[in-house]
Amino acid sequence: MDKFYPIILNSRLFQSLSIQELPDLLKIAQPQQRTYAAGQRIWQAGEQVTSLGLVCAGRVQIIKENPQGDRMIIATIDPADLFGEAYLYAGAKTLPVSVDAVSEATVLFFEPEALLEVAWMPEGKRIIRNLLQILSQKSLLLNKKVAILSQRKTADKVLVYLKTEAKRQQTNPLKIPYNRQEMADYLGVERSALSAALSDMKQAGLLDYHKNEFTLHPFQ
Amino acid sequence: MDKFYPIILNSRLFQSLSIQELPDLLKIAQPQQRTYAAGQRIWQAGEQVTSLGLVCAGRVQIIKENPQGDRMIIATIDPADLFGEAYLYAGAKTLPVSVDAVSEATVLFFEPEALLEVAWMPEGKRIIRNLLQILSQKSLLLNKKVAILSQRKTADKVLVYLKTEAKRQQTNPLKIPYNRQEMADYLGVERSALSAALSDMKQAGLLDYHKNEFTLHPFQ
DNA sequence: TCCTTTCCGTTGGAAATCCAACCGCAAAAA
DNA sequence: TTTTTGCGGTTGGATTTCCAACGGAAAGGA
Repeated sequence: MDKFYPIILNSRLFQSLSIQELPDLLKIAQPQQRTYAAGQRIWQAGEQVTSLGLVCAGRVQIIKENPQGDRMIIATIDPADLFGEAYLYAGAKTLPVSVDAVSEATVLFFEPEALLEVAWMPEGKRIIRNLLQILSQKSLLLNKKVAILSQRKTADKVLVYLKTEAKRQQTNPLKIPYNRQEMADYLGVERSALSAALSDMKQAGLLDYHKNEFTLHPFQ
Repeated sequence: MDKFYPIILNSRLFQSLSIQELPDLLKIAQPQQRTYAAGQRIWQAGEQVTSLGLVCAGRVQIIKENPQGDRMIIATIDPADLFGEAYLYAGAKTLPVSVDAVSEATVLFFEPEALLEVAWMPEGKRIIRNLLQILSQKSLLLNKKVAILSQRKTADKVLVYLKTEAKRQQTNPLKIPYNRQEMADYLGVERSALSAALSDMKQAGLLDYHKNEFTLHPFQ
């Protein structure tokens, strides 16, 4: 497991810890290390899980499958990223999504009881705090998304999204991490409707944009 | 503060603790007790807060105000309920909503550093675990809401909502805690559109309902 | 260079929702 | 009892989005 120490320290769960503190903490937390072949299923939708996954090598994806068999990629998890964090302490809840290894992947699984034990160590506090921060920021992110999706009209979704992004990034003009299709997916609308709304708003002088760089104009 | 002990023990943060353990834990966590007059503002949208509120007496409301001055009630917080839990450990983030006391209200405010100190006590572990559970379940709840709001058509929103509710409640027929208007607000559609979709689906044999009691029919 | 691919804006008809209004029923109030 | 109020279903025109398709511009590959 030693060779993954740099990756582990890079994760949001272990950030701001030193490599000297890590072995003792891992001895307490006792994560299970598992390796999966490319394409292998890690978690199946419908299972009840209460563990947190830390990807040490390879790449895994969160997949939503509907009864018709369509596969939709919800998220891609790279080394040092986490998954399942909301299920660790929520009690046994059924997963609405599946998790697949897209390449050969090594994952560390943490269990709720053992992970809490690290709080007895002075440096363990840091881990608990990191975990609380991860969950809090996840809630705020989802809250933001709900605020966007609650808007009935495409133009309003765009404005709510760009305004919160501008506040978060503290820049104007601002760059967003999506192309048009991805932005439309995030806002929950068709790409054509998004493009149409954007050109209407540019016409109306509300904003300006080129590609993924947007400028919000003040006043209404 | 003693007279609020039963309320505090009833909160999700302190649940499954005994009244004997409480005084020592509160001495460490050092919450600030504040009392507000009816109508008084507790937090103003735009402020940066990093504390958790526990309502001990009275009632407070989460309010969303738009530039035009319309007030929208996001949530009503009764004694033993919490607010601000997602802001405690998220770093200083600006509030998108305001919090008002609707009646004379007494609130305990916990700060992030002091609250973490309770983890040194054996019973303090329970509090940390409760907090992790609160944040996790909040994320799952928001996830569910995003799944609903992401549906483009009213009928699909209804189906996603009822199916997850049926799974959660483990009952069919199931009762929901909303009337039509509240259900429409939750799903992000007009009440008329919801009523129309519901009667279409009843016509099609997908489900049955009277008032707020719904029966899902299997097969498609 | 040419060809292929990707991205983005546009368009038009079909479909769905919004919005305001009206109605009937049932529970609550007088 | 009668009256009032709240809730839920329905309706129709205006508005908006969806959906599929097309075309141009830019980037990448052969």
